[in-house]
Amino acid sequence: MAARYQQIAQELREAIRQGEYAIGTLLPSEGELAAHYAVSRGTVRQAVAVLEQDGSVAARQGARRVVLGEVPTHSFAEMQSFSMWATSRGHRPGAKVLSVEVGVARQEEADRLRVSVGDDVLRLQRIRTLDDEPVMVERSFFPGLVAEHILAMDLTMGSITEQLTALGFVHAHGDHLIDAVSATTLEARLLGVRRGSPLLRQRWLASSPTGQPLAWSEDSYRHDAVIINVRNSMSANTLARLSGRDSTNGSPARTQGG
Amino acid sequence: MAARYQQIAQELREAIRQGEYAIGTLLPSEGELAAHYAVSRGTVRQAVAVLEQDGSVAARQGARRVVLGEVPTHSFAEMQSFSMWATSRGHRPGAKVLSVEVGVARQEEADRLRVSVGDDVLRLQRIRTLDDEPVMVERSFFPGLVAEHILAMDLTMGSITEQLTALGFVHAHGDHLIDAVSATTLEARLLGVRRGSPLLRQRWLASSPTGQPLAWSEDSYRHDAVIINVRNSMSANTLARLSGRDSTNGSPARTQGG
DNA sequence: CGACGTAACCTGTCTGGACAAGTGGATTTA
DNA sequence: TAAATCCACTTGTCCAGACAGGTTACGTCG
Repeated sequence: MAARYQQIAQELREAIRQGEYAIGTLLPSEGELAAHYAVSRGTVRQAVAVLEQDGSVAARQGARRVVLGEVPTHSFAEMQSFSMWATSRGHRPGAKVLSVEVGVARQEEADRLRVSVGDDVLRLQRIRTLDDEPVMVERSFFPGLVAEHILAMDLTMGSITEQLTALGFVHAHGDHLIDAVSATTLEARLLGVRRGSPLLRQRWLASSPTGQPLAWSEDSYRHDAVIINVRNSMSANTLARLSGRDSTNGSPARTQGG
Repeated sequence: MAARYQQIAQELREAIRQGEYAIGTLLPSEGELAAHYAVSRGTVRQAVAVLEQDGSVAARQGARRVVLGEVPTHSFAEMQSFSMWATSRGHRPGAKVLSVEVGVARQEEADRLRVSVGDDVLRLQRIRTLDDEPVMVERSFFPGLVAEHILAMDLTMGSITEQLTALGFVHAHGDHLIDAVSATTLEARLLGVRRGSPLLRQRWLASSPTGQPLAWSEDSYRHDAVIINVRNSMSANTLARLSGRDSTNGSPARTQGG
């Protein structure tokens, strides 16, 4: 069973979604909510902190919280997994494998996956489809730790992320680099767009709860296929703008070396 | 003076940055930190919660926190303001005004800025430069609330965001839509790239602490100028992938209407 | 040597209380 | 009328304690 504060957060979310607390209006005070749910003020604060982090309500010292609006509930898992996202949106995800190979880690791969140069690395290239239409070219890299498990999977369907989770390799953290690139001749052909057409590229590193890198992927989307949404605030900002010139190789923000 | 937990969070950040707590190693327990800083365990938890939210440390119940790495300290203000970002990165920001006009809000503008159709809206188009080199085309829209203040500013330098903040219009929340688009003939000429060249487009809505929209902007960057970085985790996810087809007009995620 | 179970340790959750600090409305004052 | 003051209310911060639940290391048993 979820914690009490999570239940309360969920109930408040529902209330906002159903217009019980209209946008722009004030939430009840912590004291009132505490009395209503029969919990202490601390528990109420934990609950509303969740909504604040989501960007669903705004808080100012001294004043009651303001309802900002309903926010798309997009779980972490849905963001990390193309398949889960597509399914939850009512689309039918698919994949076509272009190549799979196990090789020794080159410097760049070793840096990103935090393994040693020469260690085993699994490289996978796929086309991802939405309702049988190609929308993304995926180049993924996995450390030896999970390589054998992935080789045993059916890579044409289902989510690698989901299957890894079932095996105990939980994706807990993500670090994303987002930019725009031109479609190469190959990418253009695979996606059915013109060469040089803009692609939204999302390069991301997924890590386990202990920070162990589990996957590095370079996903290039047809520009008309996806839009990425990020919310931030003064009290919760995980969004940064990196200079393309300073780091043309686009090394992840997180420090990797020892 | 900042709160005690913020001081402690800052000290821990520094310690991680200086390698005192190496990446992959364990942070001291809450009890040890509480004793070291002579505060209660609750205060320590507030401090480390800041680092967890930043993605700098990972937490699991029962186990000590793991140091994930140093994270780029990019304040919310730096993300919202091109000028502040450029300056903090050691570049010289600039702007060239293409057009300024006050008009009546059209449906789309009214929706985004949450004003009524027909209300005053300020429209501003600028080229933004980095060390005198054009990197971004900016189309901004402001509600009447702040229009007169902006008209009184020197728009060729300095940050509108910063000047609005000085006037009491604090940017507290941001909602960003990120995608890739082709440079139009005009954009290509302004940015010195070929027509059809990929641009990284960031459309964002800035709101006050009470949720009042203060600005809507469509920023199109040369694809080699910037990379956007986002971190998320199971416990803190503000990142979502929207389908380009379902919402071709790219309406913001946050519910806007009443 | 490996599997299992236990115990110490650690984080997650919740309580109740206290005071600081900011907000907003009502009242008073110039 | 307009500005300053006051006051009730609300959120922010911090404390001390308690228990639940998960992890880790160690020692025992097969």
